Formats: sequence, structure tokens, C-alpha cells
Amino acid sequence: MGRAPCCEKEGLRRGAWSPEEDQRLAAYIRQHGHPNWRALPRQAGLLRCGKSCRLRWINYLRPDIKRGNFSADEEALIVRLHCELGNRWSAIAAQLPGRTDNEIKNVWHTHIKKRLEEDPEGGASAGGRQKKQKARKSKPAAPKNKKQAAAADNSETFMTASPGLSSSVSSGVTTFSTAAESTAAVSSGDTAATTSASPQTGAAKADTEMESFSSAEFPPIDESFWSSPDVVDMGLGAMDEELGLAGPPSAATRDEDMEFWLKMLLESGDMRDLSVL
DNA sequence: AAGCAAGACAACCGCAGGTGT
DNA sequence: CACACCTGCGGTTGTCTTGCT
Repeated sequence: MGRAPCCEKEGLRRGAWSPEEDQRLAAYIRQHGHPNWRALPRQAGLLRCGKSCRLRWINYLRPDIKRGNFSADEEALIVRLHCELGNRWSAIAAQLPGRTDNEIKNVWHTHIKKRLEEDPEGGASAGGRQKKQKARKSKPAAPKNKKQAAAADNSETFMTASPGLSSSVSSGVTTFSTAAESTAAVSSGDTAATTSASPQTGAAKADTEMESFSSAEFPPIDESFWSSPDVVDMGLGAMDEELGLAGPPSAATRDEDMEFWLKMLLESGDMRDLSVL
């Protein structure tokens, strides 16, 4: 038999996600985890294919996603890792806490690659940004379209409707070096709305908006979340029983991996070399 | 003010590898 | 061992925003 289609095309929504869909997906995963992407949309009542749901969650809704501009260090690390790993974006992303492969891929193609082509020797320097890009980044964000504006409006509702989402659903990737970064990650439960509202300048905007989120609104991520009995109680247990599957894996290993590699790079002096870029 | 070109990023598509039966 | 299914990955596209003319 041939490969099964990724999804039943008929009747499934495509394109941009609505705030309602985001909310539904996030709420479902918060409650049940994602033991089966293929079955998830049906169980969550979403007219999307599992692939789409997975992508949305991983690249957008996951609470540990770090939004905002890539720092010079991050860009340098990307350059370095790209030299070593090539276009293995997922592997590169694994070394960058809170960054997704898709995001890194986009950044590579839109920023870094061009910069390296223009200035191979000093490509990764933060000061090497193109004029136009710099100007754009400084510009206040505006919703891309009505839907995204709605997403922004809905963001509050979203978070209210999903209390504890940002603090509860965490893969545990919390290797943040600063409180601001941590806050960014914690508040990224609102990422969907924030970036939907201003995906292009979400970086700059996020920096400022993140600060406006109080820790009371978005309590810090508890890395022990996934292993806590509460998680099982809130649905994973039932799901496990039903499907015979384990809950979301702990990210501790991934976290340790990242720290390990970052440490290795730093100790090997690679990062020093990169600082020149 | 309008049109155009380029930038930016979310999302889709198809393939490959892994896993269960 | 073969098959079927699922997940993850990388490439690519679509569309909106922004800056320039």
C-alpha cells in the first residue's frame, strides 16, 4: 500500500491559524499532551491535519519559545553550527534554547546568509545589519492583517481562557541566561497573539512587551511540570490509559545537551572566534 | 498619495527514518 | 521480514508589511 496521505484534504482548514484554533490546540495539548499528532486534531475538534497542528505547536505555541531578535551570540552560534552541521536546522535549533528550526532557517535565509555573502569576513556582526532591515526593526509593529489584529486582541482572552498554560506546559528548556529571556519564554504562551499581530517586528516589539508582562500574570516555568503528578491528573494519565502512551518527554536531556554543547563551544574557544564575526 | 520592490515570516509540501504489527 | 503508519525535517511558497521612488 502506498504512503498514507498526511491528512484528509477535504474539509480541513489551511492557512493562518485563528486565535480560536490556537487556543483550542494549546488547551488540548495542555490537558492531554500530544501522544498522537494524527489523531490530535480530531480529538481536539480542530479542522486541521496533524502535521499542521504539530508545526503550529512547535513553531508558535510552545511555551518555551523565545521570541525577539537573535542576539549577536545566537547568530554567531548559528553561523558556527551551520559550518559544522550544514542545513541541519533541527540540530542547530537544539543548541539554541527557545529557538525553532523554522525560525533559525528563516533567519539564516533572510539575514545571516545575505550578510555573509556581502561581508564574508564580518558577516555575523550585529552591526552588519542592512540599513533597510535595521530601519524596519525599529519601526513599531502593526498587525499584518485583520486576522492577526484579531489575534492580538484575542491574546488576553487566550491566556485567560488557558490559565496556567505558559507556566504549565513547558518542555523545560529553560537555559536562559537572563531574567528577561526567562520572562520572554514564560510569556511566550502569548506568543501566538503577539507574533500573529506583528510577526515581522515581533522581535522588537516582543522585547518591550515582554517587560510589560508581570510575573504574576505569567508565573515562572516550573521545569518539574511534566513530571508532576498534576500533569498526569489533568489528563495525561487518562490519555495514557486510553492510548497506552507515555506523556510528554522531559526536556531535561535536551536541556543538558544544549548546555553541554554551549559549554563545549565556549571552552573550545569557538565562541571567542565567533565574537569577531 | 500611489505603486513597486524587497524583506520577513508563517505555513505547506514531500520525503526519509523510525516504530509497531 | 515486510508492510503500514507516524513523526520530524528541510525546502519552498504565499502573503503581508515596510521603505523607497
